[in-house]
Amino acid sequence: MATIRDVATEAGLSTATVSRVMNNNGSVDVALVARVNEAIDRLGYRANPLGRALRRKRTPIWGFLASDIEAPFFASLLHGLEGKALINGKLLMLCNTGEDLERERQYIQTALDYQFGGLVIAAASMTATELDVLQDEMPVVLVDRVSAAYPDIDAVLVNNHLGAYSAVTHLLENGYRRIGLVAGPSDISTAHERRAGYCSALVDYGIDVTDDLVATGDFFAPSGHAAATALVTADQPADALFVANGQMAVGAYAAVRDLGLSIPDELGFATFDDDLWMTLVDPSITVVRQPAYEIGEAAAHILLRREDVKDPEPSEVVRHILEPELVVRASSCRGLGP
Amino acid sequence: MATIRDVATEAGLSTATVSRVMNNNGSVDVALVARVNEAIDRLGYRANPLGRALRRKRTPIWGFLASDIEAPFFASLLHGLEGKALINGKLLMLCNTGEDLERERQYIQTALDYQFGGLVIAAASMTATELDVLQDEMPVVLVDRVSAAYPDIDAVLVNNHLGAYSAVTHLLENGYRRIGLVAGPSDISTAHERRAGYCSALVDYGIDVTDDLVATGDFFAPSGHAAATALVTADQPADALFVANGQMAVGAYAAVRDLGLSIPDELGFATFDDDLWMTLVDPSITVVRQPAYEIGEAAAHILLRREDVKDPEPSEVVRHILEPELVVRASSCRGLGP
DNA sequence: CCCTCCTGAGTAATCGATTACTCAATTGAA
DNA sequence: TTCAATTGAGTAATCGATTACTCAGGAGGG
Repeated sequence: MATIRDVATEAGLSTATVSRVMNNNGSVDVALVARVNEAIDRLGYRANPLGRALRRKRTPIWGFLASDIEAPFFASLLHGLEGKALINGKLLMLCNTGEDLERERQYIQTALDYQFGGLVIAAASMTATELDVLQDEMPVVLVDRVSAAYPDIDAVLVNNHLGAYSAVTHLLENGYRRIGLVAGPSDISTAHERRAGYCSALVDYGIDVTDDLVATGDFFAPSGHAAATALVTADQPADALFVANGQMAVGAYAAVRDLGLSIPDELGFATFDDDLWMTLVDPSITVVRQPAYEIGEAAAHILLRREDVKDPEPSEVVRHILEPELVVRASSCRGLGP
Repeated sequence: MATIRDVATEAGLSTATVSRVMNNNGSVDVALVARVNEAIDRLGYRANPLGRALRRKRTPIWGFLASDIEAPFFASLLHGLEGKALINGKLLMLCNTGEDLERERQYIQTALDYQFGGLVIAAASMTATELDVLQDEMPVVLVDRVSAAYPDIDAVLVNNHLGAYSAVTHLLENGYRRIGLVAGPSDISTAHERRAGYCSALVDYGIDVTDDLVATGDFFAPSGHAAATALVTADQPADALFVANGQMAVGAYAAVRDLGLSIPDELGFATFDDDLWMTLVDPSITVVRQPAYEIGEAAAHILLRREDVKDPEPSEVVRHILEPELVVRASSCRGLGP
């Protein structure tokens, strides 16, 4: 591998000049720029990113910390992020935490060790102080989840309240009255907001919110199965289900099918998160679609901005909130089913 | 951030000694080992991986090059790989190529620039010489796909021939006779082998293979839709479909549903790759399940082994072949449907 | 014409670790 | 007791880039 020294020798110049040319830094005579570039081409030289990073105290790598990369939502978000990262010469380091706090801490330490150029976090179970320390070292963007504990960190979010509100309102308008909620862990902001949206919709429709129509899961499929089963087999069963995320919807849907209930006639069904299978099953499933890809892109955008401004005093905190979209399908429309 | 120099000062020793202690290298007096470790603890010192990598000419990062990280197969493979990587102190760099050759080359260049510790490739569209160059620099493992063009690179594969053979035989045993194949791109080894397995099964059953029962797609969903439509609307339509991968199965299944054909009575259906939705639809879908997670683990295992042996003469090439599993569900069993 | 300022380029320090080389002290053999 | 071998630790070179500092030479003002 050719080094910058080889290039300097080849061009008959010093390494300083070569470096200046490569980084478009300082002022170099046009003729010399050409000479350097020719030498670079001749040798097929590529700068060693490790040497560069050591000196600059910054790696052009972004970390993406997610709780479950196999979930379509995160996979899609990742996709959006990767596209923008690549265009801007960044690499993406995948950090799958599986909701494991220890692993999360480990990855954050890694981000610090390697002096990452930025970090996108979708698994914010850490404390405010930890995040503050982190943010002193590199740009950080929270996506999907956030907490009131750290209001001074950029975030890209979805209007979860509205999403849940519109889905539940839609169910109400289609005649369902005892709408059960398969909720997520209350300490995760998204779950909390979706629950709030569910409650608002009921209240606005003049219906009392009762605890026995809410069952809490953990955002993974098995818990969705258990929660749905509980809600539809209760003494006073739900006549519709709203599920707080796509993974739990898999379990919930299987539960309903196992119990032999027919959707949408006997039970209305809607969920957060769109996924391919939801159009393949019969009836197809009404969903609140999140713009996951766009969230990834927006996060990338923020990182790039933060990188540019070396502003010592932090500019205004960015809170980018995207709108979810209610996609009405057959599972929530009585009379449209088979 | 504390550096190794700070630790040396704190312990009243030289950086060389500190380094030796950290790497368990050379021989250091027990008392001094303790002193160094205490100093490290006191300062909360963590070695800078960039400095280390620069000197060692090796980064503890593995790259994972896949064509489509959103496909459940790769997501699961990634998961298995990540687990083993993390345990062994490696980081995983995600390289999503989307079957784009330019992007693939770009990522390989990156792996070389950063002097990755290993590379797992599931998108081998490159030439033999490119791979050979790459392999001189770091351990490389091919997963899922391989080509006769480079027989001297380690690989973890699935017995695609057997998988297809058993699925098609199963369809034959259930009375289907005109089995259509939704095939993948013939230049991808997996697609080729699955097609061969399909043919073998027919031949062994005494049935002629005819080209009009084979439609070729590109391993993505839309092409599955088109291919399936063609096969079941032909003059002499297929009475069963075997789909060569899970993504195309999504499209194929939707096509069949759109055409109003009933599975399994009017049409048998089976596919490579298992996925959640395949148990959620009615009837559930018969699949050839690949041990994706285990492939990831096996690939990690090979990288670790190659890293240990600094053997100049390459030890035997590893060809790890895992067995797929036929999971029989309702879509392929006439008379078991609703 | 001389002095100052500016431009363009080189020299060498630096980032943080590893390790070849060196050397003093200790061990063991003769 | 003496000399060679071994052990344990330090000094300094090195990995490959960036950049503070330095300096020569030319432009422009007085």
